[in-house]
Parts: sequence; structure tokens; C-alpha cells
Amino acid sequence: MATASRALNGGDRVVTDELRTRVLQAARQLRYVPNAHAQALANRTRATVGLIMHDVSDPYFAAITRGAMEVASAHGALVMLGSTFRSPHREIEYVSTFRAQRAQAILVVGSGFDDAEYLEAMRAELGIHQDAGGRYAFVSHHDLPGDAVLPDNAVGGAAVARALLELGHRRFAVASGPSSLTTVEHRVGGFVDAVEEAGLPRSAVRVVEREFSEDGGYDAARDLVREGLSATALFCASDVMALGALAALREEGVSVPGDLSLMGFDDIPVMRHLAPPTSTVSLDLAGMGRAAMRLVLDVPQDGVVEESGAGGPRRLRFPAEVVLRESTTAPTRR
Amino acid sequence: MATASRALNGGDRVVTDELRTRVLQAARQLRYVPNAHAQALANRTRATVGLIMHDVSDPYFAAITRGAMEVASAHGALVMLGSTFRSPHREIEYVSTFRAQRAQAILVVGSGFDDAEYLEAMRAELGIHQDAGGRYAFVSHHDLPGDAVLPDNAVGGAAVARALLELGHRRFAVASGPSSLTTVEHRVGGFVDAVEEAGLPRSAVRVVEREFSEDGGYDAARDLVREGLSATALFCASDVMALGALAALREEGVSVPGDLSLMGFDDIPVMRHLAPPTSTVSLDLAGMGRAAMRLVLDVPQDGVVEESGAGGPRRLRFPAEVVLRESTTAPTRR
DNA sequence: CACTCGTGGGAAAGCGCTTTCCGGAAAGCG
DNA sequence: CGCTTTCCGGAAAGCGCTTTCCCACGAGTG
Repeated sequence: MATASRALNGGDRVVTDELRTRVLQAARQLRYVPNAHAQALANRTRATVGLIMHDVSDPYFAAITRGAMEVASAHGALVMLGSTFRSPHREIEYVSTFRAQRAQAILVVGSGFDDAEYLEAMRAELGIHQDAGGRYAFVSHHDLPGDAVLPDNAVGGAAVARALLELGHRRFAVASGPSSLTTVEHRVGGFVDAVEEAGLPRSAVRVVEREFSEDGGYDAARDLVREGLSATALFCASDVMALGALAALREEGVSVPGDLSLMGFDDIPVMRHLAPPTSTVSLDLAGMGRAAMRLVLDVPQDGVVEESGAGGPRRLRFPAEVVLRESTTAPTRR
Repeated sequence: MATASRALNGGDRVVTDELRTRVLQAARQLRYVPNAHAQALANRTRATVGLIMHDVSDPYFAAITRGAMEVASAHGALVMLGSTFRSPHREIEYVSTFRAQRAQAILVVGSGFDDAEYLEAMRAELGIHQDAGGRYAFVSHHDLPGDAVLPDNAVGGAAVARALLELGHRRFAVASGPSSLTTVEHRVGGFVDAVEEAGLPRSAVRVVEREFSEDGGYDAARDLVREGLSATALFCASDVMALGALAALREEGVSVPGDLSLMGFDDIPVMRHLAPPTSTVSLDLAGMGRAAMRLVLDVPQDGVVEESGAGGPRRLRFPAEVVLRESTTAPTRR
């Protein structure tokens, strides 16, 4: 047994060539695959990372997951998937499950919830995980302490505002998700602040809060139109919301960009294929996924700027850049 | 130890109320989470399923994964993710990895490769997995024996042909993926057969084979246009290819549907948002994911027709229905 | 009242590995 | 040539659980 183990895993000591080849041959012949659980038990660890997110079928998360999978695959790490479908309860449950699996690392992707009880429970679970030698990191914001990969949401929101102001827009609508989601808060906050900084009154921005989803975008746009739209530009807190908004606008007979300029946020792959190709804020989503996986796997980053407090949590910032397409033009007076 | 185990897991025997509450309380206080590996080792199994696919960020796989995750989550099954990025080698490696994890079930999503060596290796790996008591199933076709969830690809392809014929089209182009992918073969085969059945010559269909991806669709459409398009309708083997094709057509100045009608396959969520909203063949992708997960988890299906040979592998068929949108019209003579 | 029987707590074995520890053989040294 | 040291194969312990097996105890029975 001992010799076989050493022959298969290399490890601490030398095995004579003859014995090693015999062992390897026997293993191949028997199609032997070591029991990963027994190994994990004996080693007290395993290259496994748990990935927690809202929903893989959301293109935003899918792109991040793709990047994470690339790095995981390259380093032989096993990825366990947890879809929370936006339930804080499920999120905590998954951390606990991954803790039970003695996952080497846990990656929490997405926005986090602004709820004291949830935050406390999450902090506790992650704390135990860390005390047991586990790593964890957040992607795309979270209110908890820890390593994180962060898009420049506030900067991006502000850039959207400036881009629209430059085009000549002066009255804005915002299709926002719940402000309890930190991502949403930063994007919309950045936007509103930039508008005010330009000397416009707060009332120049009409914000409606709906679900942070395609349906939410649809509802927001429809309701804005029906209440009699005075804005000339609509900023959606995410591309997925913009997708829904675009559908609603089409149904309501509002032409984009003729009647209303439209911008999203994230630059998910389909935006450039829409009618019209839609302006947005580009984020290197796959790159964020890769960076996050590298962070928890403790392998060096390549070319990502790190903004770490000495000894404090590591933070990787990803720039958010406005991409103007055909959905935005100068406002035409109606 | 024994009593604690029984108190926590219920199981084989009764523990007095008083002792049970004491155990549970202690567990809560210590934030105890049982070591899943030790449990797996002692139980020789665990509710874990491995999900193998090309790439989660492809909307087709993302939608299937979403459905699978819903069911897994509802049944407390842990999902491990394997992205092959279309490498047969990686696919086999993942089966082996999941076998090492003693996964209860393995779900292989996607097309499979038409390669003898690969098929043999895959069959062997899955065979051992099954001999060890594991289950497996395929989603969306595969040439290997076993339970499967299958979309009606050939029927869908034929339906596309009939729909286009009915609109008056007589000359067709097909943007196909590699014919070694069974999914592609069935879709394109169904299409071609239906055209011939309508009494048209084989030469009425011009098929070009490119990568089964957005880039492949782009290349196919661009090359078709540049060689001087005589077709009035273009059928793409998948929506993702249609996305690329649409981009190429736009760049080449070919108007859809004015100069060319366009159809895809899969009905991924964005198709209805494109310019123009694009006709396709709708498949209940999330439903397929759910059905597949139910299949391997051995829980009853709801409302899915099963077409099982007695004792043979179980096959769940999913209908493919043509959805006509604005990208298809009657041909206008140029 | 002696005996059987059901009940439930705890000791111990075992799941399949890794790693320490032990010991015999070969090699090195004076 | 006798001793120590190095080398490497194999026995055994231990990872953290579940489950079987044993046993003490109290209740029921003739």
C-alpha cells in the first residue's frame, strides 16, 4: 500500500524504477482511480473551490464563471457550483456545504445583500472556513471584508453620466435594481453624483427601482413611458435590465435612440447585436473570473493591478469603460 | 460518537429526546459541520453529480445548466462543473475526475465527438463508473449508449426547411458546424432531407462547415456572401452561429430579411431582441436540464414524455418548434 | 420471582487512503 | 572486518465519520 501510494503520487520518498513501473502498470490495467474522499480525508485538504452565484444562465455570471473555469481547469482544481437564485438563505447554506466539503476556497460572485442578519451569518461562516485554513474571495462587490475582485462600478456610472451629458442630454431616467444590492447602489450612485456635479438639480434624474433582471428592466421602462417620459436618456443598471427595457420600449412604440437614448452596463456579448446595437459600459468579465480564481488558488496574476492595503485584504480593480454604440445620440427635441 | 452521529442524521435507530437535543445544541454551539469526505468514505456515496459541458458561458449550455441546478438545489445534490472547451481529452479527464470523487451521477451535456478512440475511452470510463454503482446520462445527443435527454434536432431541421419552403424559398444556404458533431449532423441532415423530399435537387442547398461558434457563424456568412450568394435564406445550425452570421451580414451590407431570410436553432433568450428579431427553433433548454438532472437523481419526471425501450436506455424527447420572427419573409427577387 | 425481550448507549471495526515509523540490506568508514 | 549510516519496502496508525455488535437496564410474562 505505502509503496503504491508513493509510486502514484511521487511525494516524500523515492521508489525504485522497477517497482514504480510495476505499480503504474497495474494501476492502468485496473483502471484504478484513487478515491478522492479518502485522499481528502488523509490529506485534510483538496484542490476544490466552491463558486457561489445567483444564476449561471445570467450572461453576466456566465462570463465570470467561464473565466474562473479556465484558470481552475489549468490548475487541476475542481469547481463546485452553487446557484442561489438570489436567496440569501441559500447563499449561506452553500458556504456551509462547501465548508463541509473542506473546499480549499470559496468564491462568492455577485452583489451581496444589505441585511444585517445575513451579513452576520455570512461573516461567521466564512470566518470558520478561514480559521480552518480555507481561502475565500468576492467578485463584483460585497460588503464583507476579504479579498475581492471589483469592477469600477461608481466610476463607470459616472462615466455614463458624463458621456450622456456631453451628447447634450439634460433629463435622465434610471432603471435601477434594488438599492440594497451594492453593485446597483454604486452604479446608480456614481451616475447621480456625476449629474449633480455637472450642476444639474437632483430632480434631473428620475430613478425607478425594480427587480435586477430582464423582467425588472421591462417593468421599469414600461412604467417610465406610461407615466409620461420627460427624460431623453435611459440608463439601466445592467445590460440584462437594458434587454428588458428595450423590449418594453419597442412595445410602447418608443424609438431608440430617436425618442430615447439607452445605455446599459456590463457589455455582455449580445449588446452589440441588438436593435439598435446598444451602448454600455464594458467590463472584462472573464478576466475578473480568472483573476478571482487566481486569487484564491494563490497563483500569480498577470497584468492586473492590485490595490492592497499592507497586510489588509487584497483588492483587484477592473476598469469600467463606456462603449458608445447606436443606441445613444444627441437628444432630438420632441 | 455513535450517539452523536445518530442524533444528527436520524437514521437507523432512536435516540432519546434529551440526548438528541443536547447533541444538537452542542453542534450548533460549535458550528459543527460534518466532514463530507469522511461521510462519503463511510457511506461509500454522496449526493453529488458531475456536469460536463463545453462552456457555461455559451447561452445554450447556460440555460441547460440553469435547469439542472434548479433540480439539484431542490434535492440537495452538489454539482461539480467540468468545462471541456471542446476538448475530447478534457471530457474524458473530467469523467475520470468525477469517478475519483465517487460522484453519484455524471451528466454529459452536448454533442460528443465522432472519433473512435474518444468513443472507446469514454465508453470505458463511463462503464467503470456504472459498474461502481454510478449513474450517467447525456443531454442533447451523444453516440454512446445510456439514458439521454434529446431534442428533436432532425425534426426541427426539417421543420425549418418546410417553413422556408412555404414562404417561397427555393435556394438555401446552411451555416453548419463540423459534421462530426451529432447535433449538427441531425439538424442539417433533417433540413437537407426535407428540402429533397419537397422535390428540389440536392444542389438547392449550399452547406458550409465552420466552427460551431459565433466566430464560425461569422466566417460562414461572410464567405457565403463573398462567393456570391444565390440563396434567399440562410439556416444556421445554432443560434450562437446565427449571432455571428448576423454580424457578418450587417458588415457585408446584406439586409435581413430583405436580401436574405435568416433562421437559427435553439431559441436562446436573446434571439427575440436582435435586429431583426430572429426566427429560430425553440427548445425548452432549462426543461431539458431539469429532466436530465431528474433522470440521474432518479426522481420522477413531470410531464415529460418518455420513450424507453423495455429495459433499454431511457430517452426523453424534447420537441423542437419553429418560431417565426421578423428575420424571415417571402423571398424578394433581386 | 426467574426469565425473556425490547430499548438505547457506547465500544470498535472499517471506509481507502497518506505518512510515520520500523527494520533489513547495502554502502561507507576507520 | 566490525561498526555506523543510508536507503527503501512494508507494517501500522490515523484522518472523521457510520454502522454493527455487544451489553446493561427496565419492563413484561407465566
